[in-house]
Amino acid sequence: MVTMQDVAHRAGVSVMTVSNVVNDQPHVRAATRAKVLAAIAELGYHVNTAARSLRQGRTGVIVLAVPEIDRPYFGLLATLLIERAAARGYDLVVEQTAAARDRELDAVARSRLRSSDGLIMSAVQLHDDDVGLLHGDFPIVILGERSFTQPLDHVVMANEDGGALASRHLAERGCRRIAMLGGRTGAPHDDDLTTLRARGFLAGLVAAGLAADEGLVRSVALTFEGGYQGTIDLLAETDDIDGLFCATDVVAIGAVRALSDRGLRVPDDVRVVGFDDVPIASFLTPSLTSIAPDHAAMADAVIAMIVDRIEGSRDPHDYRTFTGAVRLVERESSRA
Amino acid sequence: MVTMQDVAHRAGVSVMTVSNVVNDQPHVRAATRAKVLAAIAELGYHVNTAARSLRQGRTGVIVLAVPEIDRPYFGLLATLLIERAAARGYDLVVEQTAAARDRELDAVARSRLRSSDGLIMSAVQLHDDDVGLLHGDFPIVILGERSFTQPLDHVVMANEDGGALASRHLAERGCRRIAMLGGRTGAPHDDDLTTLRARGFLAGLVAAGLAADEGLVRSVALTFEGGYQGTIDLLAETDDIDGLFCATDVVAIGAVRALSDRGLRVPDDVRVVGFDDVPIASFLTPSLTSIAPDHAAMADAVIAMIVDRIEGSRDPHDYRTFTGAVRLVERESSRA
DNA sequence: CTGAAAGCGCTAACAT
DNA sequence: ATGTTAGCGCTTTCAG
Repeated sequence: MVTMQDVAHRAGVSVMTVSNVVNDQPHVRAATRAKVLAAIAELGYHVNTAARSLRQGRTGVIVLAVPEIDRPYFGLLATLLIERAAARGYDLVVEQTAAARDRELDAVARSRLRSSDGLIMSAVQLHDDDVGLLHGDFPIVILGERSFTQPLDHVVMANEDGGALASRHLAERGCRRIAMLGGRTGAPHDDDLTTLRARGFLAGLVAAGLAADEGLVRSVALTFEGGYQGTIDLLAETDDIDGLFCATDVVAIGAVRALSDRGLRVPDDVRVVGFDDVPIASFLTPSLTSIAPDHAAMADAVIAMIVDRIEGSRDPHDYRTFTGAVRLVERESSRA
Repeated sequence: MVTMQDVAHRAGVSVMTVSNVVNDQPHVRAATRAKVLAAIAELGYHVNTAARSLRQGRTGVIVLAVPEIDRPYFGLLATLLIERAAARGYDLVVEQTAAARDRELDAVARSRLRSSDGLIMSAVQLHDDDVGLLHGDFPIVILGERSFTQPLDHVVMANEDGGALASRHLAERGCRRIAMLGGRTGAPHDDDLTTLRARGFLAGLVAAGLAADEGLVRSVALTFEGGYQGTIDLLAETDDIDGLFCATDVVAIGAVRALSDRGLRVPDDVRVVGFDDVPIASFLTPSLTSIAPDHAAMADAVIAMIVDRIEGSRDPHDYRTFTGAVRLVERESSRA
């Protein structure tokens, strides 16, 4: 391994001068800098980041903990965050929690995460009580829906608005029996994504003058399979559905497939609206109407929050929540 | 910050004992261990991984450099690799290279990557000449197709076999004018994925007794848009295509959409085969016939190669290539 | 503008 | 079974 010492010897200067060159410090003569850079190139030197981190007490790394990156939404999210983190001089490391509560806790406690400067946590299973663990001096931003009574930096999207947009849109397109897949009712004090989107969905129905039938809101796994099986089950019980709101695009894709397998045409027999507006939505047949969150604004907010926190440019007791706007993008799956 | 010193004081032992407890070393009495663990919990101690890395000369981190994780194939890949790396005691860090050659080179040279124990590189733009940079003592495994004359650890899939499976399958289903999207011809010495799949595709046509028309092999961006536009362009020139092989499922999804926009039915008018067998394939309408690589076996091979290399359990001059098998999964897009 | 010294927190090697 | 010492490679601090 080549060290700064080696470079210093080769260039005939001290280690400090090498360090100054490596870190672009101003007070180095051009000639000296050139000598050092030549020595670095000749020896193939690379700074040892472990040593640098140990000395500086910072790593330049932010961890993003998500349930699985193998989901269109998280892939998109990670892409945006990596780009923005890089712009602020940080590397982003992706950690998978598999949506398990202990893995999420682990993510907070794990040494490697502690060996980063901050944590962006897409927490789907953490409880309010767990959040105590998130406290202390370590910079953490929660991304996504949970009801936390504790003060926290938090970035969410307008889930209720999105749900309401979906049901009102379907009602406007003439639907009268509208179901929701991937929604949860009966947990008034829990504010996870499925509850919030369901709440907005029901409110939208009422606003459109339709009955808010909680029996038509079904909780399913937010996967292709969940959407597929949920639709099959729903159709087995009620055969007169003419509108379907799915809590995520992935669920919607499974649902559309199930509708087609049951001989129902989209949008002619059943109109469908998804949520997330993942890139594939416009290439499906039929293309998928979806609630589009402002991913870019949310990514900006997340990075700004965590970096400002890391760099100490924010009041330690000032916690913020940013809510990303949503809009409805109409495509064929709900068109007249 | 809490250090081992602090824990040692609190527990009334030496730092070495704390270190031994933290690292699960055997020679610690149960009572001592309990005292130490209690002190750790009380103080909220976490090992400083920078210090550990500096001391040990290893980081426990493997970097996976991919063009973009926001693509189904790479998402799937990352998920599998993360799991297997963890099983061998390594964390996997995902780095995006945006499929740019300088970014890929950068990925090799960058200090943070040098601050990992090894690099898994899904290299789409590196040239043979660049590979010199990959050499030296640093453990690197190349994942995916490039023609390298230099000795390297390399994991690929049977791309030519896959291409041949696709064209023979389409021929068996009665297609006579079969095109390929996302293939490249005329670069006999380049062995990237698009060239290999095209080569196999043409060979399969010949094997099936059909003419191998290179004019029907089109190079397109391996994206939804690439597949869409490529199909539109193709149909503008030739209107009698009855079979279409796409170099990736993503391209196929764009292509199916374009066919539908041009009033052609899949599979009735045009049969379509993709490549990668991404999870969404079976939920599309029509579901997508695809060449399915043995992702799991490839992930196993990659991790085994890199970890064995890192841990020095392989001859430094013994470089290997692993080729993952492929099979055809027939679904509606090509069914009779 | 450049250099010398100290020490970040941890663990390998060697005591005891 | 536990303790002592040294030093990993770097940068902060202070001198020149």
